[in-house]
Amino acid sequence: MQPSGKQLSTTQRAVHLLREMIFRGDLAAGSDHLESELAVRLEMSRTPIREAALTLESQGLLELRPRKGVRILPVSPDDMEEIYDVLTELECLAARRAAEANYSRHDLKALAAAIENMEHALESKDLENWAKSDDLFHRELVRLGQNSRAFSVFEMMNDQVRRARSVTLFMRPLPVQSNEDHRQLYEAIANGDATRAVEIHRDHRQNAKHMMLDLLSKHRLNSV
Amino acid sequence: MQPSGKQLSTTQRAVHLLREMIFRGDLAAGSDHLESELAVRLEMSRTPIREAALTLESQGLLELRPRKGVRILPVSPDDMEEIYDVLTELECLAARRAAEANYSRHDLKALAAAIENMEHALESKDLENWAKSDDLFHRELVRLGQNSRAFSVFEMMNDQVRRARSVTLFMRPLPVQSNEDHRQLYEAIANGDATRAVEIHRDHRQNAKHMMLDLLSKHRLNSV
DNA sequence: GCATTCATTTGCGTATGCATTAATTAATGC
DNA sequence: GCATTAATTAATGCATACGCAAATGAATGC
Repeated sequence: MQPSGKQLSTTQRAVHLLREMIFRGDLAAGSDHLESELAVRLEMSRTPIREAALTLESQGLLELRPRKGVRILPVSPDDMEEIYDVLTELECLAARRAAEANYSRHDLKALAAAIENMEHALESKDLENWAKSDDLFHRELVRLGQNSRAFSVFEMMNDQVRRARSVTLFMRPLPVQSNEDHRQLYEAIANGDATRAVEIHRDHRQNAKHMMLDLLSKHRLNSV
Repeated sequence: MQPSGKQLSTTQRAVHLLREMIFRGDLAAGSDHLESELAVRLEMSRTPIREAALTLESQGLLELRPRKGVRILPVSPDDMEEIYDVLTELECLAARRAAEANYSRHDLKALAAAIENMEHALESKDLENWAKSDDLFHRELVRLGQNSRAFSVFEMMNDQVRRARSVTLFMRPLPVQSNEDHRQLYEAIANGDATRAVEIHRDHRQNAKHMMLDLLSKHRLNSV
């Protein structure tokens, strides 16, 4: 993700590895794992495992429970609603600030590129790639908002819904409206229309939330 | 803060102690401290210090820099602006949700009590107590928003401005408008008027931000 | 006198060890 | 046969140990 010519510490590797194991469902939501067991699995001592677990705990991905090991936190529909609500606010803040920032089209080219990719992916019905570009679009939007704290909270929350989104990706209708929304948001930002940018994006996000909650409820997924 | 009949672990104590030392300026903003030095000071081994530092790092209060020790993060005016912007969004979300929640006056009594305390404190020009009640009001507001994630991010950000607020408390004019705003917000919430609640509170928060930034700039405080 | 290289120190990252205490199982009494 | 309590196990929380790499200072060459 980052260029990183630097070589990571064992603890940092543990953080990365654990994250991946969580996202790919290798460590299932709701499952418990002893520190020592994870240490064996990742071929390192308990110390970096513990430090990594502490970090991931403060990011809301897992929980350290004395004598029970680390518990991978399941995300319930209620959790999902909380997360989407926070994401909505932070992204709307970013949209407003981005619109106010008088960015040139050149500054916005990463945003535009993400939109293009989404459109291509949609044409070829390549949902995986669509999702990846969608993610990139949102991340780029928040980056343009120029608020590093909002950005890092955004990333935390985004991580927590990643699993849910990948599970529901193939249950939902083709995201044509989504692409349309993004294009409109892009225009609003490019035109410096902050009010409209927020308006569009808030709707967009709330729709995404309801879509997700409907899917979860329809498919009886009460935790992912 | 919490009732806590439970007895804390050494690591938890370290977190508490370090927080307090930071807030009371005992560990100055921008200063560096070796892990071993802090271990001696708090009369524990490096391990709990390290774990606590990791936790506080992920909460944005300090930074672990290899060979340089832990650095207490100074908060610049730009940081302050970021933080206030995030707080504004999260509190406004809470205000909206609280207004939509159809709370009874009884449910809102903690909020009302905080307002009363602020008014009494203001009459007797007891700024310390006013600040404490103000803090309580905001915390209670966010709690009423019923979003645990928003709440915990709120607390993190709130921690980071605490020092700045205590420094500027005696530089600012008497917060009469502030009290008025709070009362209006209370009424909007009690009446279930979400739109108005957000409107009032957004203004309130943006005013607070500008007040703070003006004070910092006027007094040449470019980090606290 | 300045720079460059080598030696020394020192703080951190990680591993390991140990005591505490929760959980589990065995044992005893009724 | 059930419940209550004692004994055992085992995982954590914390302390300690150690090697490495960065920073500091000494020494040598120019």
